[in-house]
Amino acid sequence: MPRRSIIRPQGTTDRSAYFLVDGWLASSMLLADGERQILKLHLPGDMLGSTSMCVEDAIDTLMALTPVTVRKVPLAPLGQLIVTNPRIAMFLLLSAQKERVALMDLLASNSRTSPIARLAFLLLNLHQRLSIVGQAGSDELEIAINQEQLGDIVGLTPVHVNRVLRQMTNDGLIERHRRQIRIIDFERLRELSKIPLRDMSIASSWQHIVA
Amino acid sequence: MPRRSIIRPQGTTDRSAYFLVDGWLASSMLLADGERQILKLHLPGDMLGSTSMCVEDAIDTLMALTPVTVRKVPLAPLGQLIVTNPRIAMFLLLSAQKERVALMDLLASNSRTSPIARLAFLLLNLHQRLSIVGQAGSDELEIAINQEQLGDIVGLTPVHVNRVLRQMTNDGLIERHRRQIRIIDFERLRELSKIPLRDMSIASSWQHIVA
DNA sequence: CGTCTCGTTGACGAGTCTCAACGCCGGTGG
DNA sequence: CCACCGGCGTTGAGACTCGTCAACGAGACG
Repeated sequence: MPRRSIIRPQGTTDRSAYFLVDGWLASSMLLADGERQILKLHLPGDMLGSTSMCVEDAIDTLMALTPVTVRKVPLAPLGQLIVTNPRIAMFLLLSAQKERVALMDLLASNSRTSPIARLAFLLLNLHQRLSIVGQAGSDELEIAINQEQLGDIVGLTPVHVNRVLRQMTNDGLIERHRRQIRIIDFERLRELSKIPLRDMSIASSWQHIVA
Repeated sequence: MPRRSIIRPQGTTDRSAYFLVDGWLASSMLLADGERQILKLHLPGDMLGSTSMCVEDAIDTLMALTPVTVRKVPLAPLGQLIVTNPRIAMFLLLSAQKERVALMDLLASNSRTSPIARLAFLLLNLHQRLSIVGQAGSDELEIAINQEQLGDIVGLTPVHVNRVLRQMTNDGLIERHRRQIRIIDFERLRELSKIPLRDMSIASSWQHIVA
């Protein structure tokens, strides 16, 4: 599906889950006053939209940020799988818990830290996740979204995102060339970010179940 | 356990879950610079701490806001239950998804709305949840926490929480008497809050499985 | 070459934080 | 029974951050 296409708008009764094969995709929420909050940036390999299985209408809007390929996982068969296959049930439960942790980190970052700390956290976090799927160099990453969308993640206006990014380049933390970002000073970025990077691989206690 | 006692600090290897029988309890995160974010206010009947099952060390701190009674659910037996009992697996998965939705709402509220909108959302949300457990009147609720802790939820300083609450009383939205709050104008509060209240009962599609 | 998206910059003002002080109230110890 | 004390709510003054508004430039694309 092309860039900017809506895979599923919020409020519909389609509560299927989706598997993101390739491309970037945002899960976002449109507020009553027209503000938008991006809840999660999804990268290839992510499972999407499963939150809405607990309510009657879909909670979040799924929008393609780049051209994407997704695979739909309808609700009913998913339910069957969970009930009949304990491994899959455990895997889904662990995935949901990981997403909760990611949301908790973003909530804390956006609610209690300065703009520069929020962007530092976002950059480090994205670099870590992109590395895992082999889409980032050791110190480089390509951000597939514009500064307005960055603002929709960290809770800032696009103008201010721009100012903070500029400050980060001026301070020698990063280099930018269009949407290509090179991280110069990991050390100082980690100090700026008030949230630790976490190891989200499957905890060893559960290896024997889902393996 | 008495007020202010730490049921479980973040960073420890105790990743048990807990069941809150009575009292109020906060799940919070301490940031690198000493700031605190309350991730969730837990009321009687809530399941706590299960997020940390997906990592090696506990992510959040569980602290009693009032005297509480909790029941510990050790990790290993919980894992056994999930694998052997599909109903429980599905129930836990749905619970985790509900918590994700709650986090998404709070994230959007804190990141993209004004202080008064955040507090309006918090009050309506708390009133809804307290009503469910029979601890709120039709238009009254008792907040068991102080204004500093309110600030730790909505991402404001205690001073500013106070000013906004004062404004809400002056505007005839609420009445306050110590920590007792009477909601005068639900209609306007709902307009102020940019996040809808959600029906979090078990979606009908799953009734036949977990019932 | 024209248009559109997006990044960039400046000026200005509202909103929020910080710092500080004070008062109320309930609990505690003399 | 009373004086003190600590926690908490309240208020004011001032600084500074961040949002708003506006304009311009660079690059992509048809």
